[in-house]
This record gives sequence, C-alpha cells and structure tokens, in this order.
Amino acid sequence: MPDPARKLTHEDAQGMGEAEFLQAYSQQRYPRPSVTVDMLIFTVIDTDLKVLLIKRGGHPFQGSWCMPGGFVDVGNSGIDIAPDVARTQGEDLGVAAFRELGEETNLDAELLEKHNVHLEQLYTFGKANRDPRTRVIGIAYYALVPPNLVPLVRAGDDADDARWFSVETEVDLDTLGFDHADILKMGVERIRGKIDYSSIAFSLVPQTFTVVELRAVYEAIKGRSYDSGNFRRRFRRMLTDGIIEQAPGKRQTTTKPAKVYRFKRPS
Amino acid sequence: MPDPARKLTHEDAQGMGEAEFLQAYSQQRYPRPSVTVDMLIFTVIDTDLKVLLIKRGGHPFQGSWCMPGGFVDVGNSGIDIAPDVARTQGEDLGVAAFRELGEETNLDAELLEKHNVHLEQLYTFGKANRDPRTRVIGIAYYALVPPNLVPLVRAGDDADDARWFSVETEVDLDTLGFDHADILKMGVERIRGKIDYSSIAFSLVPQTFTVVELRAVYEAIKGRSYDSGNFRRRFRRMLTDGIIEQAPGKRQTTTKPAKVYRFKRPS
DNA sequence: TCAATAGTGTCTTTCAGACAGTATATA
DNA sequence: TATATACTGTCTGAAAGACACTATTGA
Repeated sequence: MPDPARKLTHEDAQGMGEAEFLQAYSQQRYPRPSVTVDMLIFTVIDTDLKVLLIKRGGHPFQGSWCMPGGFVDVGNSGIDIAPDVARTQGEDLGVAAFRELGEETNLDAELLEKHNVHLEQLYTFGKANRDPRTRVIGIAYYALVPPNLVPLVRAGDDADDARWFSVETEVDLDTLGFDHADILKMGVERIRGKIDYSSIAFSLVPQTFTVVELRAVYEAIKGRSYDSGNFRRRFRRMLTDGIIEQAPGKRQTTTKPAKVYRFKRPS
Repeated sequence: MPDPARKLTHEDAQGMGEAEFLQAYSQQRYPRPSVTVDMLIFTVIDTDLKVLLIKRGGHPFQGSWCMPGGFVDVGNSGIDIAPDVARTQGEDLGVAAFRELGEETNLDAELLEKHNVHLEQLYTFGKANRDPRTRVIGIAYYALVPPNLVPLVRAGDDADDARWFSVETEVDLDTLGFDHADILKMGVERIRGKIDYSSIAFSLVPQTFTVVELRAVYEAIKGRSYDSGNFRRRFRRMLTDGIIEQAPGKRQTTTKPAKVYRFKRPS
C-alpha cells in the first residue's frame, strides 16, 4: 500500500480494481490552482455598449475597477478529510457563472431566466502570476442584460463600488486590475463577431422592440452606423424567415409610433 | 493575527499593507480543483479529418480511447511549504498545452514552430464529476497538424495505444472516455465555423500546396463537396488579395502537373 | 402644415452555386 | 490520340451598400 500523501505510481495502480484505485487516489495531494469565474456583464443603453465594473475593496489592486468574479465551489476536493466523509465535487462551472451573475447584479435566477439573459463562456485566462496571491485560472463568461433590467441592477450613480461604464468612452484599459483589460477586449471582439451569425442581439433589447431599437444594438456593438433602409430590409427578411414576429401594440414616441416585434425563440 | 489555516476575513485584511496581506494569504488553504489541458489533435489525410486518440492504461476508463492531456504545472501553489521557500506559480496555460502537444505527438518545439502547427484554446469543460477521481477543470485546446508531419508522429497501425481515427467513420462517440465526445463534437464544430473566416486551412496542407489539396481540406472539414471551378475562383481571389502566392515547382501527378502555392503569413 | 421619425423602392457591386467548356500533361 | 486532370468562363440568384423616396404621427 503506497503512502497516501505521495503520488500513486503506475505500478501501485496496476493491481488495483477501479474502486480501490479511486479510494487510494483521493488521498493524494498535488499542487492545484485556484479557479474563478470572471464575469463580463454587458448591456446597451442609448446606442452605447456598457460593462459592469466593481471597485476592489481589498488587496491586490485595491481601489482599481475590475470585472466581478468569484471562486468556483469544488466541494471538498483536494483537501484532507476524514476517510469516512463522502467526497463531493461542488458545482458545475456554468452553474458557478450563473450564481455569480445573480450575486453581482442582484437579479434572482427567475428574473434572469424570464428575460432570457444570455450567459456564455468566453475564454480561460491562465498565465502564471496573473494574480499575485496564488496561481489562479480564470474562466471568463459574458452576460448580456436587456436594458429594461438595468434599473434593477445594484449599480448606479449612487453606488460608488459598482457602476456601468461605457466601453468606448469611460473604461480606462490601463488601470483595470489583473488582466481584465485583455478579458474585456476579447469579450467585445467576441460579441462583435457573434452578432452577425447568432441571435445574441435579441438579448440586448426588451422582449418587444422596434426596428430602430434593434439597429441601435447593432450600432453599439459594431461601433459603426447602419443605413436605416438597408437594416430594415434585413429585418424584413428575419420576419419572412420566421425568426421574429410582430407583437401587439406600438411604441409611442413624440412623432409617428413604430411597430413592435418579438423574437421567436427556437423551441 | 488570524489563524493562517483559516480564511482571511475582510476585517483581518483591512489593516494590512499589500505585502503583509499577500504573505498572510499564501498560508490559507481553500479547496481547489485539479486543472488539465485536454488536447484535440487534428490532421487531414486523403480528404478525411482525423483525430489522435490514446488508449487509457489506467483507471478510470481503462482501455477506452481518449484525447491526450495532462496536468498544468502550477508550481508550489496551494500546498504547504516552509515560510522561507519562495512561492512559484508554474507554467502559463498556453505553454502547458504546447508542452503536452509536443509530448503526445513526439514532435519537438522547433518542428512544431517551423511547420506552423496551429494551437488554439477551444473551451473549458468543468462539470462536477466529469472525472470520478476528483474535481477536474479541463481546458481543451485543438491543434492542426499538416499531413507531411504525420509520419513523424508516434502513432500508427503498429502502435496499439495511440492512433489516428477518422472523425467521420472510425471514432465511436459512445465509448470515448470522460466527456471527450462533447469535446470532440465542439472541436469539429469550431474548425468548421472558423475555416470560413480565418486561415486555419493552411495549417492542414504542406508548406506548398495545390488548389486541389486545399480544396480537399475544406471538403474534409466541412463534410461536403465543393465545385472545382467555384473553388478555384475563391482561390484566385486569395491570390490577387495577396493572401497566397505561387511557389516554384509543380506537383507531379500521373497527368497534367499542377501549380503549387504558399500561404503568405501575415508578419 | 411642418418637423420628425417610420417605412419603401431602386441601382449597383460582390460573391456563391451550377455548369459548360478549354488546356495540357501522360500513357 | 485518348483520357484524366488542371484550369477558365458564363449565367443566375442572394444579399449588402448607397441613396432617393413616400407615409404617418404629434405639435
């Protein structure tokens, strides 16, 4: 029987059955990194792409603006426990991201589901020394919050530790903590690419929306203007293709009211 | 001074300077997951997309075919060391993937560089219990190996523990170990999408190639045929756009020899 | 009735698919 | 000279950019 605090050799393992092997394996201790989910939370307000940042209260990067994030719950993996205590592996990665999203925005799971808040894995950042405390592997996720939920998010002009920043005009990439400038740049790139061949744009408008509102989302994300007529033609195609449908009611403005539409979610 | 084996509270940390905080922090112990890089190694041979799989020698999934992979070196993070020993954080994530690629293919770094073997992060798989031994976060990378390097890879009909499998006709998704079927499916999807707007196809042909050879790569990855004339037109456009250029020599066949071209790598 | 926004139609270019056809090497 | 493969050209339709134009509302 090998020393449980040392690595299992191939020879050790050879004669064991699977159950016995797993028992022996659980006693080992390898160096392991910390793992976090880092949340890139976007919205579009007034043709302007915004990201939610929080001000760090503690070291390191105390006082710097950062994307929110947190550790993944991995149960009792990798720590010493009594032999008769059951091993648990904690929460799925996507669940951790969803939980963090809820905690950081102060929106409950039901609301996030109901408004089809889009949550998707972006990339995993794992350079050594990206966190001075210890080795941290950070799995970045991005979320797209529709503008009508923004007033419910715990972040505003009053909160001095959580705020929406215009990606274009307010974020200072040079002073973001950790490697969060890299994460933000990659996140913007990703949604810029993805808006053309996916339905993520519909996650950044209210449940019913006008042609102009959808166009504003495209313009905010792409950072360019779209010809009104040409965009309408694309919109009409989505209508005939059954991707969207007209919804009852009209959007009241100061002048001519506009028809509203809704996204027909693929079931 | 807080107990170093317990979590630092916000109050503990409040009065410290950054250096003192980092010192106190390093003494803590949180549960941490294991982290691996999982390698999806592709090539195209005879208009057929192939993936490199290895047969597992040990538990779990003993005898099953799997994608190769290995643990990320995280230095001495997260383990108990004497206070006077320096903390190290190990290797970058991308470096770990490159190292694993070299180890699993038996190709040295110089050769991988010289032949522009493409290596890119795919996705991070982090469901709880995806590995019965302990909580494992697996960062999947995919590599594209040009066919002329394939004879140098330690994997062939003779090796019974490492082999190239046709993704279409030979891989049995139902018996792949762990969640590797999911990883493979996502990898194929990714290169299918990416071949249209990136230059990854050039990583799957020799340094100089004919129109037909490049077309074969497209057909293997997309799983469809391309009209010869239409594909040539696309090819001509790449030529006039300066993406590729003609190379000296011709490809000898049984009939009319074909011109060969090379990819002009953006510098 | 006028200003402002909603909404339509046309011309042009680019590019992909379908497919007919020409050119040139070897056997 | 036959045939296999390399390579070119034409017709059509889908979709985007540029831009002129009409429709409908509130003030």
